[in-house]
Amino acid sequence: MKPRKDTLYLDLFQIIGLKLKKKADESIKELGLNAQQGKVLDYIHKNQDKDIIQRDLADRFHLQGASITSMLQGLEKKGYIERKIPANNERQKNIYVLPKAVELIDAFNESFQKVEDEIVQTLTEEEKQLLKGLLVKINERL
Amino acid sequence: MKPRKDTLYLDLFQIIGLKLKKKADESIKELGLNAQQGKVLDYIHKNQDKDIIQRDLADRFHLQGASITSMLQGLEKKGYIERKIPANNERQKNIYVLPKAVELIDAFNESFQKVEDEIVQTLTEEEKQLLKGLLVKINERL
DNA sequence: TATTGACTGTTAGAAAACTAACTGTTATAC
DNA sequence: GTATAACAGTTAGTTTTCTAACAGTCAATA
Repeated sequence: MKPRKDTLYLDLFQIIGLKLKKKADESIKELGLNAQQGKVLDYIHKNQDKDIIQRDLADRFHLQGASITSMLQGLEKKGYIERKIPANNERQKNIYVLPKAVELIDAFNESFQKVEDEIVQTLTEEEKQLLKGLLVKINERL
Repeated sequence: MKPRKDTLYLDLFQIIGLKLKKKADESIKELGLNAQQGKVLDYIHKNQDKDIIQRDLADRFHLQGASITSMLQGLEKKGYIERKIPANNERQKNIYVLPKAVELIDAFNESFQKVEDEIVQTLTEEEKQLLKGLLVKINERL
């Protein structure tokens, strides 16, 4: 019997990630956006005072610049954000959430929190801390 | 200070999943397919004797039926698989890998194994076992 | 200071997933 | 035994991501 080449961790991470994405999308679907858009709006809102530019979003969410452009164009068209070229650097665009988005952010977060709870619902406090440590360590090295 | 609503586990799973997907895609790109296609070919190959149908693939990989149709049409056109309607049920299609795919499967698996190793490279044997247990438990409940 | 290179964002076109509506087959229920 | 429901797969059209090529701006240097 030759050494079995399996990819248990890779498969588990892929499947769990996919299930979570679907749950998160489902949970805020009625608000007319998907989970990624919700996360981005929340992030912009939380960092409103830090002059966020598109590059920052691409880094934080591990998306290509072009994907951010397209997503923000959509959010701008729907009236959730505005983009302004700052005076000191005409290459960049600062992003600001508009009131229409602020209204929704609490609802987003509540929905995301429910999904978060589902992940760890069956774990003890000790297991949660262990998992957190392991995930952070893995994420740092990838 | 109001209770902080964060989604640490959700965010970590999303980001790790995304990073792994990119690494896996990158690692088999030169073979002309993406990681999902590689995983599917491997799965069909491993279950060659079990009369796999498209429905099984949709369940295993958490994809919609339509997505499987489209992926398999592509793999069939490229000569990696063939699909045959079984005598006992004309609704279904059994999937078989062709020699052209079998040649590649070992190379796929080696690449995936490298990504797998990256995930757990910094963990002790004890931590690996712990992580495995936690991931399996979480996956079962989602 | 003029050129070159790096940075930020956009466009165009492709890939991979989705949903909804559909065809045809098999199973169930009256 | 026929009508209905459930199932397997396909098609059409949309969304979200990607890559590659590009425009404009800023920084470095020679």
